[in-house]
Amino acid sequence: MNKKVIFITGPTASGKSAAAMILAERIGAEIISCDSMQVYKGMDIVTSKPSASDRARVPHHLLDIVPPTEEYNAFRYYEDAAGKVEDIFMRGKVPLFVGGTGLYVSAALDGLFACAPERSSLREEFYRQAASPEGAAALHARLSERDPAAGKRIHPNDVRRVIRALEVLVSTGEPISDRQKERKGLSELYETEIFCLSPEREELYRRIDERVEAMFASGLEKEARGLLEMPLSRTAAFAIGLKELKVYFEGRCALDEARRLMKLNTRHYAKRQLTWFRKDKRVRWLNRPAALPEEAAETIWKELSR
RNA sequence: GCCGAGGUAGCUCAGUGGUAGAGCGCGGCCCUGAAAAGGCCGGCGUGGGGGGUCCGAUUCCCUCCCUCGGCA
Repeated sequence: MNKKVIFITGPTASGKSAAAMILAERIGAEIISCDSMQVYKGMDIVTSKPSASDRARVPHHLLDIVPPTEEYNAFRYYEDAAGKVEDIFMRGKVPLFVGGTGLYVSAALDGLFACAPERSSLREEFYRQAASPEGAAALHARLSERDPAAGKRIHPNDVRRVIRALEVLVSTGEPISDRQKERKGLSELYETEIFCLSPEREELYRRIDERVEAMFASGLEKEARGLLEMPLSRTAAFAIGLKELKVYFEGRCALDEARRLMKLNTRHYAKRQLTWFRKDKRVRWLNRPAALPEEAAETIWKELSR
């Protein structure tokens, strides 16, 4: 049989992990997390990281690989993930990617262009310019002039992307639009199967609310206090749950307000995840209730053995 | 029961004699080294019910219902 790499993705709280556990045990897979926040050590409750017992039953990779004081990003993920796949095949197991970070899924699947690492000095300079509306507009104009394709594609208000494109342009001398064509990911090396869990919207939102409540019940505040005492990296500090509780800890909002915002921000996030996966025509949709992971695992199993 | 304030979008509320907006929510979309981030687009409405004035009423008048506050 051809070497197959399997992906189980979907919005947060859609039941990915539970379905993945069942499938992994059934087919002898090892799980590679595809989550931009679960890479951080100590961020366990906020990220709903797989439990110790799940991790004892099935090997999990790319969890707890950096301290939350360190920056992690899509390119690091791309490199880390590729290595894991090799190892797992070497052991005669099946690599099973599980997670909902869209960019990381696509980085693993289709790759990212190399050779244009982030240049912080350049970036800072651009951000300084972008601080004023005229400055931001000027940056976009500058991009459009030298890389019309990128200028057209990237909205002037999307400062972050305007700057990344300029950074690539200035540091490599080539437009990001050209560079972006050079991608090489797992889909070119192996057969890949992508499944996306998608419960009814109403159920999903209800589960998100429940998940937030469950986090508080299992000690979220304590974990968050501990984490926020550290000099968190920019990336880790953006975790939903940390940013809202930080405001509460600083006395700038009530606990209920923080809790409400966590639920709201998570819903928005889930919605964006769905949009991301919808545009990938390779994904196979599983519109199953999240509460029935066995059913989802069963369906995936059947699809795989066809 | 009387007096006062008010009933407009899912919520909070603007506004106008020419069939209505804002914020939030909600929905859709974009995304290539911050991605749980960042950005774009969309009003989704029997204007509490009924009647009247008017060419025309959400707006003015009458009446009823409901909510809130005060007095009994």
